[in-house]
Amino acid sequence: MTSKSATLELAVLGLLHESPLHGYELRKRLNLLLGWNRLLSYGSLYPALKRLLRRGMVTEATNLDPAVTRRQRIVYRLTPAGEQFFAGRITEVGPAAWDDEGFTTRFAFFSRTDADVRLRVLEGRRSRLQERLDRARSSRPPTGPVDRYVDELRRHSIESVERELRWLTDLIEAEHSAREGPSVGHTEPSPAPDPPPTSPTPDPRPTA
Amino acid sequence: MTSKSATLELAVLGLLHESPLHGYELRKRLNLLLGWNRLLSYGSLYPALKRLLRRGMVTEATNLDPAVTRRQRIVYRLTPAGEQFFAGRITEVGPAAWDDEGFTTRFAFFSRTDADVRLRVLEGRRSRLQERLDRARSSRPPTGPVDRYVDELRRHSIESVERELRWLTDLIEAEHSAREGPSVGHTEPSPAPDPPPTSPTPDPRPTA
DNA sequence: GTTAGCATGTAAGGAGTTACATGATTTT
DNA sequence: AAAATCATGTAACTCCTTACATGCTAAC
Repeated sequence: MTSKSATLELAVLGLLHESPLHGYELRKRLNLLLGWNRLLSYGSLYPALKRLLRRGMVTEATNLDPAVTRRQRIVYRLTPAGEQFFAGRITEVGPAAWDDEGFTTRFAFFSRTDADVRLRVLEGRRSRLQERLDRARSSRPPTGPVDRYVDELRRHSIESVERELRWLTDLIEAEHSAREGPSVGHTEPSPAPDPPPTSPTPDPRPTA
Repeated sequence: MTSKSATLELAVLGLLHESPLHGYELRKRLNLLLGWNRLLSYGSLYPALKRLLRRGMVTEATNLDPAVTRRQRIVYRLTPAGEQFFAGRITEVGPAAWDDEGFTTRFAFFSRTDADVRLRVLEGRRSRLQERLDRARSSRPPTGPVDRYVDELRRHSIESVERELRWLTDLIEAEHSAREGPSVGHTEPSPAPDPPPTSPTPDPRPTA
């Protein structure tokens, strides 16, 4: 259930949602869209496509459009089943949506996600990062003298997380105001006392 | 060779270099030291320890020190072979040393690395990130209107890379000056102090 | 023509995660 | 006593990466 690497498949379906594509092109777009550390290899993309095919999420069709190119390719197209599956997954709120890759993928397709799901994903991600920050901050090595480089690493990674937290907070705020005040000028006096500095942060509930 | 996941083993050896440890403790320290996205699971740590044991890099010893705790644990200790192996790996400069995990691990043990190796690792990492940045910058989706969220994601990840690039550049500069001027005043007249425009790849020039 | 890039795969091998199992010790 | 946390594993499953293999087409 919720295998972690459904991420790749989810991203593939998401891209195919916009238009049918062939593997080679798909790979390029995935590498851009998700800024994964390493480039996606064919050795993982093609098998993934085959898996999706077997499950009826996509259909294969050899290119029959010499008007555009004479080059032969296998074009993948999203099926209704695939569309439905995608919609379900993208809507799911849970751990899979908050880890690095999962979150990025969800975020990339936010335009097709309901506002409340967006908010829960953003908040879930935020609390996940907050935990990471708290853990990092509380790391005081009992061993005497601190290593210069270890310390530098620590500092930098703490700052990185803090930066991402600010980003998320801004996004969440933007989502809130977009929801309440698309027609600015009369809205209620903002009952939002929210962002408490450090918190265990209430998590939206895990996967169903 | 140079299997990519030698990273975990390398980190384990590095920690054991400081003092013998048992698995449970090792896991905690690894989770702090390397800020990996996910917490390291026992399911990968213990097998890794067994592998190292089989290869003679470490020795196992049941705790015999009731003075400290009555709790039974299996303490791992670095062998000379392990020490040698570690020294070799940490010195290796190459792709494995500049991807996300590999770099972090190398960096964490920089105190025990020669200055010139440090420099090459830092520079290798920098050019790797520069490539990533260039790729990200040149991503102009041919499809008409840009998606708001995709765009936001792109912006944020570009800025993240730029930030890390600046960090690396500062570190490299610091390494240079530490090398030339710890005892300022007498050695060679310091030929050409030109840190900025010197790199394998186009220079990190954030915020074009 | 020859090179470079497009395009699609497969096989071997290694690794990590989750979930499952168990039991001691310390704290409440 | 119960609960929490320390402590060590194993098994199934899935997946990814690397390296290998092939062939077409566009450009030089």
